[in-house]
Amino acid sequence: MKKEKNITTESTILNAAKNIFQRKGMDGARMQEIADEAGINKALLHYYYRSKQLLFEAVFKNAFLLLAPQLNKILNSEDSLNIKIKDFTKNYISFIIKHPYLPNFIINELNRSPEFVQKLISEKHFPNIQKFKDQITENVENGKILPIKPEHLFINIMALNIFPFIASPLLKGFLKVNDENYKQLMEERATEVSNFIINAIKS
Amino acid sequence: MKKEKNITTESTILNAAKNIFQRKGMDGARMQEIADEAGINKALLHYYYRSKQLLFEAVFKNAFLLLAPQLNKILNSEDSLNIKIKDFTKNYISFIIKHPYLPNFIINELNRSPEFVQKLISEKHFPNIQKFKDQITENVENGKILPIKPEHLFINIMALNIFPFIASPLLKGFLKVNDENYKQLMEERATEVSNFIINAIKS
DNA sequence: ACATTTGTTAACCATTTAGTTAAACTAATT
DNA sequence: AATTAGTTTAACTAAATGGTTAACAAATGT
Repeated sequence: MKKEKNITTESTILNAAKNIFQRKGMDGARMQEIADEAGINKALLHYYYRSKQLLFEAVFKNAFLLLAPQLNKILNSEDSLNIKIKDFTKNYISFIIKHPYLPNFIINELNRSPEFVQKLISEKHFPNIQKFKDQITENVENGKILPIKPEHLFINIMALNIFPFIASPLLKGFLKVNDENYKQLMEERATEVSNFIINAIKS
Repeated sequence: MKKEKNITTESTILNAAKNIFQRKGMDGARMQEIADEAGINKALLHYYYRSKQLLFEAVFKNAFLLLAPQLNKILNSEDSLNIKIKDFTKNYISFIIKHPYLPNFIINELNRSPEFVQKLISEKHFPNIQKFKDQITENVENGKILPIKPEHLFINIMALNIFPFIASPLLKGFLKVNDENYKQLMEERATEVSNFIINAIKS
């Protein structure tokens, strides 16, 4: 048995599927296109992953599990709130620049089938934000930051970091900037966003 | 000719198409499903709109032109920056609560075909943010707000307002809240977000 | 009244698509 | 060399899908 070749083909397929699914979504992707991208026969996709749905789920979980530890690591660290916000912003933006299709893919497919979130929550790597929430509450009680519900601050951090990547075609249109200039704006945001947030909650 | 009936059928179709396209996207939508939703024969869709692509574009432009004036009205008003931020946040969030699928639909389809933005820009109702940018520059120069590039402030305002609606399934999962509680959070944000922004730029 | 234009439908068509099958191939095992 | 388990392919199938056609119905102009 060629165990090694087995793994290579399987991961070649997964990688090709990732490229196609993340660019075109579940509905827009074609099994034939994924096979072409992987340089193999369409029947092999089914041999390894049975159906489009299962292949899609493999890609989706893979993508999500790439993103989740990024969140977890920072949210559950022992650092101060300010450091966390700075670290998160810096790491997240440089992470997404490497995986530009990822946030839109995840958000979009979760909108298509919101019940899928339930499956994800039960995975052991699903981000837990309890510690982060406690930390915010504590900072508010000590008067270190202005009163704000932890939920809102969390949403704001996510929004400021993720949205510009999801909405890039729209924002490029509004701002009348080209790809090059937009990319530069995104790089500026690695520090810009954390300053903005820290200012907003500074008491 | 039954001009009235004509218009009714045409708009019935457009409305049905809106419902289906905004929930399922271009690729996920089926012409038969749209016909069923409109309560008419599938051939009628083609009679009025020729092809799926043209029907989709009609829906898309319609959706966009519903949203654009909201932006324009506020961005080009004579109010102070603070008032603008407050107005925009309040109006926008209540607008989106009425049209929950709209932002995700627009952003998603623009990601699917980013070149479509060019077509939109040439439409006369496309939002122009020049005046808003000038206003920010002026406020920075007068020392009324902290130094910030107009582009970043604009992106931040959009992000904080729009993102929570686009990413709601994901955020509900992270925050472990149900639909009811999430809706309440969104209502709080009508004031929460503008306070946050104003604090962030206050000098 | 009746001819013409406009609106609507059922049946149909060509193509695309996910999935299947059976046979060929490969490489390790006996 | 024969067997066997696993891998890969070409050809096929059934269902779905966007779009068309031809016939029928309703409104309108003359």
